[in-house]
Amino acid sequence: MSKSLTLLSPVDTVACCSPLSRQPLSQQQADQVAPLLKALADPVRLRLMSLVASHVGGEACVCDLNDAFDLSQPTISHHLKVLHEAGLLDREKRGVWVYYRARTEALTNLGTLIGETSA
Amino acid sequence: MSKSLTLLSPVDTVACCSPLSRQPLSQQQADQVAPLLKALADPVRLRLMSLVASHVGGEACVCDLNDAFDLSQPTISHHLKVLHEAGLLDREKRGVWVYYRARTEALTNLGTLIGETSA
DNA sequence: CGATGACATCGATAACTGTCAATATCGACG
DNA sequence: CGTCGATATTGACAGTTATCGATGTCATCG
Repeated sequence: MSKSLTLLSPVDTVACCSPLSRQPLSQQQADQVAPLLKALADPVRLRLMSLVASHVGGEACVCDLNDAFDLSQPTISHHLKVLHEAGLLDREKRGVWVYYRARTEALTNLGTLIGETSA
Repeated sequence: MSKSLTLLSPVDTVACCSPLSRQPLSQQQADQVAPLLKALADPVRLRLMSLVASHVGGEACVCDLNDAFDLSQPTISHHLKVLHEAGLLDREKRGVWVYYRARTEALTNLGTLIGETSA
């Protein structure tokens, strides 16, 4: 049984917070949102996220992602795992290859939480 | 009312990136954006940012911020410094008190970069 | 001037993070 | 079955970070 992370991931709880500038975030809310930002707060992971999210079909193969960086394969695998465990990337194994898919609604929610100022 | 930090801060360069999901972020872009996210990627700093941004007048006194946390004064001062150096908070000393003001346009740009999916 | 109070800086420490080489896992294929 | 190629995991190491107590700075007030 592949552990597909059906547990509560941080990403599930972000949608319920009003924007930063609207009212003070509670400690609980902050504790939920911070891991998501932490997962994104790395140049390599930002590029990985962007590569996957902007890729045709909304998904990308690890084999392609590895080539985009001057880093070792385990390092890329580690960063993908971080993004996956934060709930920002979905993981699917097809044959020998593994495909990651961006959870765009997670990005949308995060963007709204951070950037929205009026509603 | 001297403007501290008129130097280039990371926040100045975020507006020029198209959203994550639009096209792959370049390494340079990622290197510019990541520090901003890193500054926000901490529960205490998220709450600080939210407290200041949502405060009446758009600014808040350190004396008020300290009381909102169960942390030492140097620790809060440290987190405020991180947010300030990232370009997310402006700092102004008035008499004995120091006021921090949120750079809402920075938050808006960040939010757009992360969350925008269509344009 | 000396005291007080608000905030910043310093120095230390424990915990966390990014990276790699080595190794494991696991499908596909002959 | 045995090999190969694609990813993941492990273990180790260097660099970073969150936190605190102690101390410094600086404006205000008596």
